[in-house]
Amino acid sequence: MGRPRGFDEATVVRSAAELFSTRSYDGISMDDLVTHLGVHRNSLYKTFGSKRGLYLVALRWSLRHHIAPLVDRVAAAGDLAGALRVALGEPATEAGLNLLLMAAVERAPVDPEVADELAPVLAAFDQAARTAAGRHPDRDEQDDDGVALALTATILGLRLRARAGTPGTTIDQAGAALAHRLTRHT
Amino acid sequence: MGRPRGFDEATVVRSAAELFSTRSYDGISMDDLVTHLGVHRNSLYKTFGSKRGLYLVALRWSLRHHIAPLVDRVAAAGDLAGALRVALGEPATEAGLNLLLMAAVERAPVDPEVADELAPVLAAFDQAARTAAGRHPDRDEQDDDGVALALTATILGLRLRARAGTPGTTIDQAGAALAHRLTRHT
DNA sequence: ATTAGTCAAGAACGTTCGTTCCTAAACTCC
DNA sequence: GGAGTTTAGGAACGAACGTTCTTGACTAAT
Repeated sequence: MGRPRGFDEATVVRSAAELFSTRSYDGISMDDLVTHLGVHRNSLYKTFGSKRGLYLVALRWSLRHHIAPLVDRVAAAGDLAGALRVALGEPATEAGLNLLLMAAVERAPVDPEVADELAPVLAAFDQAARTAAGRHPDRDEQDDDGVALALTATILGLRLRARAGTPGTTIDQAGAALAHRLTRHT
Repeated sequence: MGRPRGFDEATVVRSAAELFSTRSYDGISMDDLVTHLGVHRNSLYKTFGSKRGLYLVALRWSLRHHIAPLVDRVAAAGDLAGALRVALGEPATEAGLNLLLMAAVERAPVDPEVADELAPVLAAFDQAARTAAGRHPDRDEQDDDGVALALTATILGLRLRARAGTPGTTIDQAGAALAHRLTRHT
């Protein structure tokens, strides 16, 4: 009963995640959200409670629909070089990684709930990289774990470089070279 | 002539850089700066023009006094493993790297002047990593450049992980393992 | 001693922020 | 076809933002 809502909640969440991936949390106003999402203020507050509530929902959506599949593809990559190619190759995941980047840098330190959302995702990232790396009996196990952690860091770092303005060709070069090197020595 | 100023400009800039390294640009208000720096509003505006002006001066100060020396130590490290240890080992540079991190992620995309400040610094970082890696005649030159780029990305990525809440021991493990691996294959 | 110039202190400015209130419209159920 | 309920729309709220203005304190040169 009651008037039916004139918007699709899933669509709104997806659009919000996209918007939050372009600028910082504080850099996006409620007016921006209202304008960009085409949904009125009142509806947003009714549905998500607050700006932070909408942000958290959008973040969780992005982690689930963008990052989680990426993690799966990394795990299935076979080797570290493939994992790197998978993580950096797909432009569709750029928005998800950007949102993850900003959540980690500027939100997690001041919002414990954001930190709690990120921790398992980053751990899963590490685990996936670990899986992609495979076991090598002649190598120290801790060593492999550490390299997997470093791979996650490298993916995020390269994405950060791209966001900071480093040309895409340079990023691609770094990714390709690292993949090449990792492959040769694995 | 005139009343002498009751604060040291260099000290203020250093304190501002430290404060800006803890939270996002928008997350720090002018009141926060006035309180933390112990300098009055009017003096800050007289000296730096605006909040953004103070931020830019603080950013440049940090790049020059924290990042530039770090880049030099990376270049002098001798090999990639040493470069990684140098970059992650010193807690004194954490503030500088955090500020660099947030500047790259959230300011550079919306403030061209910040992007212009960061670009040469990141390029210098790459160059230093390139120097630390050294030349290996049996290896492709582009390959070495790419690995140097990746090292910069890894340093930033690991620093990001630390900021997002990943335990320090985990970060250290990743750094040590990567250093170990790089050393063995270099 | 007076004057001119700079700085400190704090009130106050107009805007913008996130949020809430109020009313009209649109639907289901009885 | 009212009654009841939920949404849409827009105005309006207090608070906080970056910035400016006004006043009084202080110092150096005249």
